[in-house]
Amino acid sequence: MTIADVARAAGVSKMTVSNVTSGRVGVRPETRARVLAAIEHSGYQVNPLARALAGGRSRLIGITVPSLSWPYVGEIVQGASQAAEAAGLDLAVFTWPSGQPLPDGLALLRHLTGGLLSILPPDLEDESIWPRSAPSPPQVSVGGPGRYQLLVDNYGGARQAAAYLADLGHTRIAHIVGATDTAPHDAAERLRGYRDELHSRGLALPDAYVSPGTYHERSGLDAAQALLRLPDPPTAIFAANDAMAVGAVHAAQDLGLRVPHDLSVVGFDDLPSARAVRPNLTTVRQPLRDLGRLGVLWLGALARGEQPSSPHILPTELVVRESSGPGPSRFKGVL
Amino acid sequence: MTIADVARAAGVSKMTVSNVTSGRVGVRPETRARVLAAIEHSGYQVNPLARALAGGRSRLIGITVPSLSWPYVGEIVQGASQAAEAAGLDLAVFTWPSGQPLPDGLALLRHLTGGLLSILPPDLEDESIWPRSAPSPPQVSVGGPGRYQLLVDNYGGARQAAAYLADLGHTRIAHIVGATDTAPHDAAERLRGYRDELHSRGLALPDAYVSPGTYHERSGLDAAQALLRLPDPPTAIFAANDAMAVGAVHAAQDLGLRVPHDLSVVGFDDLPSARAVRPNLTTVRQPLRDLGRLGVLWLGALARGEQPSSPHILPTELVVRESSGPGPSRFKGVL
DNA sequence: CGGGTTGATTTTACCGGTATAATTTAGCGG
DNA sequence: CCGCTAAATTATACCGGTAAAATCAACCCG
Repeated sequence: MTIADVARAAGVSKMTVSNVTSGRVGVRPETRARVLAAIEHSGYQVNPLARALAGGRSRLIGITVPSLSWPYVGEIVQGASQAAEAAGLDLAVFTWPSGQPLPDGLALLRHLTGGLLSILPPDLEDESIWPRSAPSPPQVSVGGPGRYQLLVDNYGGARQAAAYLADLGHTRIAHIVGATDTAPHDAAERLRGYRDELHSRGLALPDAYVSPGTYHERSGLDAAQALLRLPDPPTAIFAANDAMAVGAVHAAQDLGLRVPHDLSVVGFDDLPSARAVRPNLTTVRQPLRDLGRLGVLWLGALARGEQPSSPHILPTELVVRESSGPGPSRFKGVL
Repeated sequence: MTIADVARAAGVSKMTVSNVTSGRVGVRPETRARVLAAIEHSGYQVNPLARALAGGRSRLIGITVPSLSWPYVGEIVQGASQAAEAAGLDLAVFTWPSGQPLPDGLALLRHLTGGLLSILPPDLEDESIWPRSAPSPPQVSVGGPGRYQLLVDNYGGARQAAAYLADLGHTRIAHIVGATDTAPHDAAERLRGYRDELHSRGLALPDAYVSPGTYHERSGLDAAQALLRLPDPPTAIFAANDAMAVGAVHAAQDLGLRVPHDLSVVGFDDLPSARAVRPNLTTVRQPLRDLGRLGVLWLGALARGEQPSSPHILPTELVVRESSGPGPSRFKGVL
């Protein structure tokens, strides 16, 4: 079933059929009806491959993600998905594990000229990964390097968290750092924000209060356990993501501490699970769905020849729930 | 940069370049080297679109999923992803919300003849959704209808769970049913397994013990709350998935009950989060990654002309952790 | 009633590859 | 050194569409 078959059946030229299927104007209603009937009757469907090859464009956009079992990523994709649907675009998701070479599937995307949205890309600039002089569809990078980048205010968010805990009266605030391999930028910025905020308030910051993690729940548990066994343990822990914050809560509970009474815990992300956990997690909300949504919008703008101002940094928002409370010093003052 | 440019630069015909890039034999090493040099020098990359259009095949396979923020789905995709990589295939993920019409992106896939793996497809057979007489790439369905289906033994898994709880001495075992819209088959089968097992043991099964849910944590919480407030509350709850089981645990804790001492809870899925929750969840493990892996393997087999025996039903496995314990009747017997 | 428009439709060429058949080249025995 | 065969290479056609230019028809007006 090709366009030629339909044309023959309808008694018109291929081009007229093409004009009908592409919704172009300048086809007599009567002719259009005949073509439509022939299409209906034959069950014909345009071949998007041929269309993209000949037409030089396509309604398919690609999105690359480091992993799909990371809920964080799912949220972004969900946002992108909705925006794509609203814009009448199709979204194909490709996993591109960080550090890996470019999968061949991406070669397809590069020729499918709808555009490419990369979540935490290994490195969009690195020529050893992404061959140079390749035809480049519009590309937008989320949380990584690139010509057009969409970022979250990790630094500001971390300061918000630290400031919030300090305002509650906590003076011994520890931090569990995120993974420095998969998303080096984010982890480093959150650490910097935390450091700067404590510093600006003249709070002590022993080296032992900065504990490395991997973004996984287990690493948060281990790190918190070590922190809480310190001779001078923290009364609040700011974890670089929600999963590690949950781990920290569990570590505290294992040691017989109550959250938030004995230990305040603040996370980062505000994934849906932050609300499905006991106690509900106080956390720094990242606008993940907006990230995906904006990415698709930018792709659309780029296709129209517009140039979004890059980088664009989205603000975070502190969401106070049940895992955080007044610090011990504040209590003492009240009593 | 097209194949013609490379051919000109290397002083050979397009066809020779094609033979080199496709790894076909019958090219003199010396010629091959010259072509390779020209490719290297120009940064040429084959256009997979043109190749698929002309050659009638492709190494790209598609996978459709109802949603990407469902962790359940992420696991399957992860499995498929690994298998695809191992097989040298590229995997593109398309979201196809249940009940929705077929996204255009799938039209692309249908012409990119690598094959299609559908997770919980709305209905692969329904012609109003998936137009008939379309060129059909090999299609495998996971957990849904279709010519080649890969299923999990939901019925058996539910019986395992119910049997386990009964063996522990529980006699009042309730069930929180899964969503009947998104994955009607799974929810119904789990309910049936639960029913049959209790029945075969002559255990009472009041209507009130079967409570509807939506697979979300919140619905599990609500359902469990209602169950526990019954005049004759259950001592064990089998939830149709892990999220609702977590909700049930929370409901119990809210009412001052201890899990597993006062209430045993068993889930279904064994997602990574089942281990990151307190108490660790006893649950029926679904081989989700295997499902994805097998799906890709089947696609490969179909491409080679082999015919996997369908449907194939994968067994489940009961994973006992901390959320379940002996029933009260057993205790009484011992005392 | 002929020339100028406008609108609908078709013709021709091409997108960037591959299949197949035809052609050239190389190798070999006699 | 010739004829024959196998290997390497190339010419041609085609995959299924679209772009742009060309054609055709109908209409308007002086």
